[in-house]
Amino acid sequence: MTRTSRKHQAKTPGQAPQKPGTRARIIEAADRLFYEQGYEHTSFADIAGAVNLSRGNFYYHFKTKDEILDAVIAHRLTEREIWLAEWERENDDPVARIRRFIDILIMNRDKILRYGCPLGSLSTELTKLDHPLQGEAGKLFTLFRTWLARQFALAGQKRGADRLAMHLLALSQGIATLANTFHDETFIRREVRALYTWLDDVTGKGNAGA
Amino acid sequence: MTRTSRKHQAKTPGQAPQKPGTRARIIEAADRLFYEQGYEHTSFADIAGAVNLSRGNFYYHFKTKDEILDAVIAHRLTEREIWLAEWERENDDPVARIRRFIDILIMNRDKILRYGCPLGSLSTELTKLDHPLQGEAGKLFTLFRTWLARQFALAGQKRGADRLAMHLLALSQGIATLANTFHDETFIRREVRALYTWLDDVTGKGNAGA
DNA sequence: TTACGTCTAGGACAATTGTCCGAGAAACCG
DNA sequence: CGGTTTCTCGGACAATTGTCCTAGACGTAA
Repeated sequence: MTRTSRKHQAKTPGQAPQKPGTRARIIEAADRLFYEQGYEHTSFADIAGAVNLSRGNFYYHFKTKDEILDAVIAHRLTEREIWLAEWERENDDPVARIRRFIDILIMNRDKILRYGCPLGSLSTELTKLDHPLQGEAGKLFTLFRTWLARQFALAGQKRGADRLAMHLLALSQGIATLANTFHDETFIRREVRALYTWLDDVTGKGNAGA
Repeated sequence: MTRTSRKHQAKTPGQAPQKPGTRARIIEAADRLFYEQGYEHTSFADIAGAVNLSRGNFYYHFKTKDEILDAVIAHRLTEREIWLAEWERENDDPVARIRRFIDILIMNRDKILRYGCPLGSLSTELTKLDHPLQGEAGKLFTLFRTWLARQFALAGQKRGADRLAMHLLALSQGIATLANTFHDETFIRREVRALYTWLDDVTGKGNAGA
């Protein structure tokens, strides 16, 4: 992950980040706007307006737009890592953990209906822009991929763990995209139910599949 | 579908479209560029350059960028309608027809790896732009949705025809997105094989499921 | 107070955007 | 041939873009 270094960082090292609020507020606003409007379609002025800053001041915190994107991706990564850690702490059963992943579709259904999947839409956009941070955005998927594969392995599916993880990722991704296109919440709920049964099937609930 | 009217159309009605080549070439170039680079990221200058026209001349054929997009979507629609008609003509078996749909993932794998799904990425982008032609782009999905549902119904799955169609659409969509993100052709082939067996299962090959 | 590092505002800058015009070439028809 | 429509060119236009600079406000420490 490329580090988004603060501009005038560490003149006096070991010191707490000065004015810690502003930078975080910028990243959060950019995160939301990139999701809702897309990366390219979101301008410096949009973000500056969202946090009530002048465009000029903006440059003090981030020199380029790519730098903001990099920070946003890093922010999303740590956020998701926290989710995964929580799910592991809350549940010992790997199947229950995977169910928590599936539940994202339900919990975020309103935003999904309006803006689609935050990971997929960003990755797709960066691909089309041929943007150098494509790989960074891909790490968001890799994070879930390896975590899901680990859970599948714990559930006894050592052999096809990564295969199952990718399948689940793909289907979730497609569900979000189609739900967004058709603005159909019922579709999400139906597919989530189907995913639950699929999960029980492949993890061998009742017929010991390892 | 909103009609993309030619500018100086039908001064003398019933006459063949003047200079039929240019307009079609513009639409084809825009179609390709919108797929490869995205709609917003493709400029008038890009399209004009691709067909060796001056930007000024461009305005003669299309007054706004949205007009081009509308024409491109209409073009994609008729193109896909032709596909579907061909698949129906080539095969009497609805299951074999559905397999032809799945085969798109294989036949277009190179472009999918590089640019993702043309339908999904466009629909997602227009959503984020809050573009008035979102609905038009959605018709591309609707076209496949109703056609697939009809084939599933013909295959004996009257009850869950639309459900199966949507599921297949979603999975195809997700496969394209993830294959694009990870640039993984093996993943496409593996998921297509899985789709083949799924198709046989749900259409009751060997165990009469109606 | 003075001095300094941190933060901010406002605007300049070149480049690109979508849009639009007017002059003229090319093609067709009488 | 002349006349009219169809098409093309080059450039103008205002607006917006990402980027960057400078002057100054704010706070803290000596």
